[in-house]
Amino acid sequence: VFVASCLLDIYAKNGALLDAQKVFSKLPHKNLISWTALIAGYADHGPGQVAIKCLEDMKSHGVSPNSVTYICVLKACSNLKSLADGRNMHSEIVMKGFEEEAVVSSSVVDMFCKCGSLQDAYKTLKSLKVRDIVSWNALIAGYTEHGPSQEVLVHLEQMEAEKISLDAVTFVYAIKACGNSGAVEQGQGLHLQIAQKGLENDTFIASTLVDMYSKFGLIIDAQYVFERLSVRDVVSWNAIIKGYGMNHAGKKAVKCFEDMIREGMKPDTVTFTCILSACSHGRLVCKGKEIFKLMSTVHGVVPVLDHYNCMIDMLSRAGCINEGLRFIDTMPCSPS
RNA sequence: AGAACGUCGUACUA
Repeated sequence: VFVASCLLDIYAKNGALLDAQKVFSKLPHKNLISWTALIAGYADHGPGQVAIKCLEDMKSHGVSPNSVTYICVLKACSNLKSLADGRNMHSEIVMKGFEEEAVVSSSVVDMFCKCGSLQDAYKTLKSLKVRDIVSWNALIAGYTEHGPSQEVLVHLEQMEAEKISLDAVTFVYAIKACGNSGAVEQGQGLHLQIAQKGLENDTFIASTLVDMYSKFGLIIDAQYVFERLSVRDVVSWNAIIKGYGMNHAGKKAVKCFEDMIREGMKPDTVTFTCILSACSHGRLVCKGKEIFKLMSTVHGVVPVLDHYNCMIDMLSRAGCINEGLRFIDTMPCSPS
């Protein structure tokens, strides 16, 4: 039975839902753990409706869901963006008293944000007896993605008023919101706080700062953050390459790309959209064509629609209409 | 007893 449970979990985690379902149906005694593992599989890999259906089946088989089960079903509601299902789950959770648990309440807040209802998310958060940092971060994430960016800064103040110290996740969202809304002064203020807390070297924060400064047009500051970063991953490189491209520094973008390769960093599909777009905006047609060729041959990255669009854009900007048309003929997918 | 669980960064996500 343990072996079957583990197997079920492995299948569910990998999205092999048919296999998971098969193992599950052969279990002689389906308990809380096996039901939840199955639901987790459907929540992560879809279809989410099945996860919700499983919860009903589970209850009708006389097995009571616990907080973990509800967290998984909430994730399914998020993926479905189904506010109606989410609200139903929330009422059930409140009725059963699971909302007292921070892991559950933060998941509820996150679910409401992902279903597009910042109001429900905020109302839930405010009604909680204990608001932990994760619940706040989930709300701020929601406002960063869907809401007015000024609200993000208002919520930061509320957090500080509640004496919750901002963590790396909070800062990532806050500076992202500043970048999206052009809030230069607030962004600089947050950067100062980040430096004071010694979080400047956090890879996630640094990449977001690079992106924020690039969006402000302050490429010098973006470069400063990038250069001081001791451990750079592919996202930090992509962010600075994109930054140069956005700020009319195509040649620097190319140089940066070449540095990246020289340092042994493996470029990914995003790297190539950034660098090809930089070549396009900087009229670096030869370089762009060269990089496009190396992309699949040397770096093993399969070009997708975005890359082709960059190339067509680049060729047509340079006036090479015929070459652009010929290029379209070589595309495996249809152009947009 | 053990096995299931929450908020993050760079494209696209219209």
